Amino acid sequence: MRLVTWNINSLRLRLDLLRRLIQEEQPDVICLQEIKVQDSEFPEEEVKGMGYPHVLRHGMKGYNGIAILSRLPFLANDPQNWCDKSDSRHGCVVLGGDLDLQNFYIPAGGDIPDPAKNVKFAHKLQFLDEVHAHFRKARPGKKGIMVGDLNIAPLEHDVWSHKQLLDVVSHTPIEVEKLTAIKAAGLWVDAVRHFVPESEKLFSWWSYRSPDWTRNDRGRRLDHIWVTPDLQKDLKAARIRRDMRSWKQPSDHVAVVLDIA
DNA sequence: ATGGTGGTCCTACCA
Repeated sequence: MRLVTWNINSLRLRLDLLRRLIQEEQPDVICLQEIKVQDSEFPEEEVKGMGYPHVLRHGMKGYNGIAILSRLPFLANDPQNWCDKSDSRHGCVVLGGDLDLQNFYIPAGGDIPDPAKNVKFAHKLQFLDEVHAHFRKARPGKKGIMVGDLNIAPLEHDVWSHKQLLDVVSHTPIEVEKLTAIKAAGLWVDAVRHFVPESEKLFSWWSYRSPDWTRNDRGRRLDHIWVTPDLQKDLKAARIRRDMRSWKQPSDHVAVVLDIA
């Protein structure tokens, strides 16, 4: 099975880029974040025409939103609220009767890394606490894959400069600790780092606010694929489609691809 | 220390 996760930053604006990604990768399952389209406006026919008859979408107007496109049938779980908001940041389906697939768009958290001064950062930290509690309750022993734009670059070489980003939201110790605790509690395996040593720089996002993203390569690895430990033996390959950042009118995130038996 | 770009939707807000 080939699985792709991608923060597409507007599904309707980048339908052609999605089509191109599908042509090149032929994924079985595609998890999207920031689709920025409410369900009534979702391009259902276009997506099904790309070869994905099974679609889960949780959208809202203008912001956020996730979708799961699949060649394989799935059972969709009901959407749930996080932090008492229905802001379309999560979806979960069951593949093949026993494999949970979780698709998250974790809050970015604003600019100031202090929950007392910045409600967006407080929201991000609370969201992480709720994900932790959720998995603690719902997960024991279950087979699963967790993907998404987690908006955190946990490792030193998941950012272009560990030292310079310690006070920058996405790489601050408090959020990295919370994400690491979620990962440890579920014994999750980072499927991409399974294939790429931690000493190697690896990014999935580059800011739009740079005239040339290739010049200094100031990226961060915000997009992740984790699997439960029983699936580790089935991991075949994983890679980040860095080249997509050079596509015309790109998303600021690129796709992460996993092959798993 | 600052401002840089791009998305939605029409006035800011979010990334």
